[in-house]
Amino acid sequence: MESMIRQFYEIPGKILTLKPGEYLFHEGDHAKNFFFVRTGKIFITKFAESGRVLSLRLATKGSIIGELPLYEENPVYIFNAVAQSPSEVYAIEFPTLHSYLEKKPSLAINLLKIIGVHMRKQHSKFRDLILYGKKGAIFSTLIRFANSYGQKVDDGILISVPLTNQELANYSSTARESLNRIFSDLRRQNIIEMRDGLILIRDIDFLKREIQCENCGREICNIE
Amino acid sequence: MESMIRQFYEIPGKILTLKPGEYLFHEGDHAKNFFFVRTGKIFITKFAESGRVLSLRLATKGSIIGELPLYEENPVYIFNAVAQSPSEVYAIEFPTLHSYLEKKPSLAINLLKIIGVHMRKQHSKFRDLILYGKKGAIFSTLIRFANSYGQKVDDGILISVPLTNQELANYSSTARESLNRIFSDLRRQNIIEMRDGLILIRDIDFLKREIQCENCGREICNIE
DNA sequence: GCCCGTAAGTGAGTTTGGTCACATGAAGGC
DNA sequence: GCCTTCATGTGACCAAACTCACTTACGGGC
Repeated sequence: MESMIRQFYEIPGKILTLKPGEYLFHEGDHAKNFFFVRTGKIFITKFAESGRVLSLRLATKGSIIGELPLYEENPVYIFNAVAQSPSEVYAIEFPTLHSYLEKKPSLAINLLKIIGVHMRKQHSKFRDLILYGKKGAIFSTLIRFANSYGQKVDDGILISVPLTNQELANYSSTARESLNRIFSDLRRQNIIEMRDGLILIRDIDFLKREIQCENCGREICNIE
Repeated sequence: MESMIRQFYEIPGKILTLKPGEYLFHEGDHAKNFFFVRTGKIFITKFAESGRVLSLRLATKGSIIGELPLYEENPVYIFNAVAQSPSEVYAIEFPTLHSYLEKKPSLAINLLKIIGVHMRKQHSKFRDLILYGKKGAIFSTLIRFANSYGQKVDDGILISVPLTNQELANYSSTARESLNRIFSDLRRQNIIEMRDGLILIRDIDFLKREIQCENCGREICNIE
């Protein structure tokens, strides 16, 4: 994956820096650029009319962002991208990328590979959210965060990103209160525990069992 | 779109014919081929442990199938593909496709375009199913079928594919009975009507209004 | 230390949607 | 025609999840 991405940094582009809370783009904006995250973390979200927020990804080093409108006739972003922490992204303009893709077949093939992985991730998330109810959605979100941002400690896996219950609920398309109640249960059963404002997963296998985890691997089952 | 696909028929492959109900592949099968539908219609589905079925697409002429495992190290299909009507597909083996993609940059770019459209479709379906409840899921399914297989008649749009309530429920991740009740309502309100076993949509704008349709266009908002 | 704002926790009531059970209806085979 | 089969339609009940309202806990700023 690393080597595939390195190739893209040879394409001329700009480095943008973002402060926490700053938007890279909003849904509906005219889309000009394709981005690679260099450092930091970026939330990808979508708003519903009702005011609800659906969170889709937490992109980090090596993630691509804004690839969807690449070959659209009237390119528009369909998500929001907002920095969670101080971040740097590499922005390549679509026309520039187009011309490089035409010149270098290996670049186009790498992009195909990256987008393919990306699609499989979306499908697995889709499956978890649609097929196994709210518990499926919440447990799957926890497992994905553990795969992406989990640090092994002696009594479990510590998710190194500070997340509010509301944010986690947005990833699971659940009400905050529902998530909160499920968390209370998990704490009572000693499956999870809060430590310094972070989530410590003490028994990830319990979560996996409950949602018939297909064990699709860290490359797919993540939140990036 | 048409011209993009024509290029792929120059790649050596095999034509396969399928009878209604015959499987092109099952989820979990080792994946060898990438397919284009030449004629007929093919259901793309996924099974949940509980016995529930989630239907994702009804592919038709010009649709690609089985593109997800293209560059996987251990390629496996993650869906089922089963013929709804007598069908012909063009099968290209992954290694063959790989070598042609490497040789012809324009081919890789066309594939990128096709897959990009494909991803946007998935996202819009995701949105409809997650964000607007069961009514959102069902109305969106109707609109998509109308866009893909609808024929304008003087008093509405006739969906030319015979579909049982159970099949429609599978597309909407709903219980058959729930779909049935919502259909009864729609019939009472004169929004839809059954005609010769097919669905006639008399007021598609009602459906669009109810789910805050983004009017993303026929190219995206379809079921193919 | 004390506010104040934000997040977390929780109970009560309501809505939504799923399950079960069964009746009705339509189509094909013999 | 009549039987069988499969789809549709509908009521009753139950479970899941959302909403509303409120309390409690935590952390930073002054």
